[in-house]
Amino acid sequence: MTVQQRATLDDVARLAGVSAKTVSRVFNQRELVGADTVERVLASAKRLRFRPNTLAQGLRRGGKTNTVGFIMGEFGNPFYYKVASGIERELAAQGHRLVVATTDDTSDGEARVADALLSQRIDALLIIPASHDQSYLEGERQLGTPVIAIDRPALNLAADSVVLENRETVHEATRRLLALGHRRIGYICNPADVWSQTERIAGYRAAMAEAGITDTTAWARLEDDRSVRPERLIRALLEQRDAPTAIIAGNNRMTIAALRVMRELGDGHTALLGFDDFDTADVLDVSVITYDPIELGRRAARLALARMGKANGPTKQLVLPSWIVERGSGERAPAEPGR
Amino acid sequence: MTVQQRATLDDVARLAGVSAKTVSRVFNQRELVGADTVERVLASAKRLRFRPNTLAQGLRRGGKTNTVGFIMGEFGNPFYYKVASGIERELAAQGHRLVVATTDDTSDGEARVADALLSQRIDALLIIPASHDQSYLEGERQLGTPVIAIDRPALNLAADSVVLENRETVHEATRRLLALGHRRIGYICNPADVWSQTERIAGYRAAMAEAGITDTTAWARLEDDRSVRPERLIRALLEQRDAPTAIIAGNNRMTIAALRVMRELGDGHTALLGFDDFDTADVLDVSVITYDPIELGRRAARLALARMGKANGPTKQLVLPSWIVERGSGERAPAEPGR
DNA sequence: GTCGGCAATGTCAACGATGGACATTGCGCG
DNA sequence: CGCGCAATGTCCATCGTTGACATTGCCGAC
Repeated sequence: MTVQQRATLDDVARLAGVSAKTVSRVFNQRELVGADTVERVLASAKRLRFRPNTLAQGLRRGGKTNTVGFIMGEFGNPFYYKVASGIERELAAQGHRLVVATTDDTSDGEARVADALLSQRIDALLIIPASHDQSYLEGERQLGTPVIAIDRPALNLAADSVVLENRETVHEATRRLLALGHRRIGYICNPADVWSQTERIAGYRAAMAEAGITDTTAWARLEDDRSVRPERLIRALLEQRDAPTAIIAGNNRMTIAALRVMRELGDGHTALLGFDDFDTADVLDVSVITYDPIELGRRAARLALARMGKANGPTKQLVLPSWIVERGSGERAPAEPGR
Repeated sequence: MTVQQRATLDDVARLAGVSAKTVSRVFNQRELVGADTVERVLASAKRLRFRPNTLAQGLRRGGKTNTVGFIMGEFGNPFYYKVASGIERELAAQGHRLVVATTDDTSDGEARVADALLSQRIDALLIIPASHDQSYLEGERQLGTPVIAIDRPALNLAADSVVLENRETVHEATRRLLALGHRRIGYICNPADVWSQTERIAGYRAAMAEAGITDTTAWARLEDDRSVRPERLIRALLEQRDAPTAIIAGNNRMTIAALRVMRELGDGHTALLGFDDFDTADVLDVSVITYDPIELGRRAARLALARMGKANGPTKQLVLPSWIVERGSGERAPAEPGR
C-alpha cells in the first residue's frame, strides 16, 4: 500500500505547467487568469485530488481559520444541541465551521476548554457561560476574537449576548396560575444561581407579590448543588404540609423529574408548567414555556459573524421571545379553592 | 481602542531575554532547559498572553491538527448528540478536538460537508453514513485519514465501523411479543433503506418466520420517503382492517409518533416497543430497545485514535450490545387471543 | 514603428513555529 | 587544568499558501 503524499500547490502547478501562484489565483480570484489556464489547472488539481491546505492559508492570511468555537455545559439538556444546530447552520451558510467543546459543567473546565479552543485560533467564541466569571476571556477579546454569550450574559466581560424573555414570560405564566385560583405556587430549579434562573425567579416573585404573596420561601425550591437529584427536591416539595397546588419547573430536567414524581405519588391534580419544551410534552399534556433554540443559535452566530473583523461597537444584548404553550397540565385549577 | 498584536515566539523570547529556540524548547521538551529559564519564559509567555500558533505548528508538523471531524445527519434525533458527546469526551481525554458538521440529511450534502472538513486537515473522520455510497472518501483514506463509520457500515469504502446488535435484539423482541400471543405484529420505520433498519427488519422477519408467519407485508410499514410524516404511517397502520396488535417502532421519532397517534385514537391496548430510549419513556411506560450512545461515540473515537498514524491493518467492525427494557407498553398481551 | 497600457503570469519573501546541525558558554570534577 | 556535559544560542531550511512586486507579450493609438 503506497501511502501517497498529499498534493500541494506546487504539484498541481508542475502538472499544469504553470507557476504555483497561478494555481493559487485559480482557487481564489479566478477572473485574473486565462480561461484555458483555469481549465488546465482545475483538471490537474482534480487528478491529484488537490485540496488547499487550510492551515497554510490560515497562517498566511494572518490567523483567520474560518472556524468558530462553541462551548456548552451540561450534555443532558437537548436544548443545547438544538442551539448548536442553529449555530452550525448559520455558520455553514457563510462558509464557516463549528468546533464544539463541552465543559463537564465545572467552572474550571470552562477556562481549560476555552484555552484549548483559543489556541486553535478560532475566529469567534460562542459560549453558554457556566462559571461565575468570564474575565479570563478579556485578553482574548482585546486581541480581536469576538465573544458571544448565549442564554446568559457573560460575567465581568464585555461580550454580546443573546438571551430569552425569561422574566416576562414567567411573570405572565405565574399570573395565569394565580388567575386560575392558585395561591400556593411553587418554583423549582437546580442550579438556581445562573442568570437565566434568577431572571425567571424574579418574574415569578413579582407576579406573586402583585397578588399579595410576598413570602414564597415555602414553595420556592432553589437548589444550587448540582449533585442533588431533581426528583428529591420535587418529592420533598409535594409531600410537605401546605404543598403547592401548582408548580413551575425551571427547566427541562425539572419538568420531567416532576412528571416522574407526580406519577409515583399518583398526583394528577397539581398544575405543572415547565420552562423548555420537549419531544413528548404534547403526548403528556404538559404545558410549557417555549422558545426557538435553533433561532437562538442562529442569532448568536450572526452576531459573531457581524463582529468578525469589524471595529468594535458597543456591546449588544439580543432578547428573543419565549411564550406559553397550553396543553392542559398548566391550566388545572386548584382542587380546593385557594384559601 | 488599541488592537494589540498577538504575541509570537519571538516576542516572548525578547521579553524573557532568551532565544526563540529556547522558548520553543520550553513549550515542547522542557527537560532540556534550566528550571529558572523555564520559569522566566513561562512568566513572559503569560504576560504576553502567548499561545503557540496551532496553524504554524500544524503546518510545520506535517498536517497534524489534533482535530477529528464528525459528520452527522438528522438533527432531530437526540441519539446523535449523545454519540457526539461520547466522541468529544474520549477525544478530549487524549488531547484532541472535535469538529462537528451536519448534512441536512441529503446525500449531496454529505460529500460537500466532508470536503469542507477534509480541507481543514482533520486527523480522522467519523461519520454516520447517510448516502448510499461513501466511495468519495476512498482517496482521502488512502492519503492516511482514518474513516470510522458509526451506527452503519460505510458503503463502498473500507472503513472501520461501530454498530449495534440490531438484528439480534429485534429478533428477541419479536419473539417475546409472539410468546405473549401476538400474531399480527407491525414494524414501522422511515427511512427504511439504511443498514441499521434493514438489519432490524431482518431480525423481525426471522422471528415471524419462526412462528410460521412468512408474509408480513400487511404490517410492515417501511417507508423510504423522508418527507412522509411518521404520524401518517402509523395512523394508516392502526386504522386498517386486521390492524396489528403490537407494533415495533424502528426509531425514536417513530415511537413518539406512535404514542401521539395512539393517544388520539384512544388506543390503549396495542403493544408498543420502540428502538432507542428517550427521556420520558419511563414516565410513559414505554418499553424500548436501548443501548449506550455515549459508549458508541467513545468506541468510535477510540478506533479513530488507534488508526491515527499507525499502519493500516484489516478493517474492523465493532458490535455493541443493545437490550430490551420492559416498562409495560411492550408486555401487553393481545386483546383477543391471536387467531 | 513605437510606446503606453493592460491582461496574464512569474519571482520572492513572509506568515510562525520547529528541527537539524552545530557553536558557544560555564560549571563540576577527576 | 582540561574534559565532558548541560544549557543555550545561531543559522537556515521547511511546512503550503499568498501578498507585493516584477515581468512578459500583445493590442491599439499616435
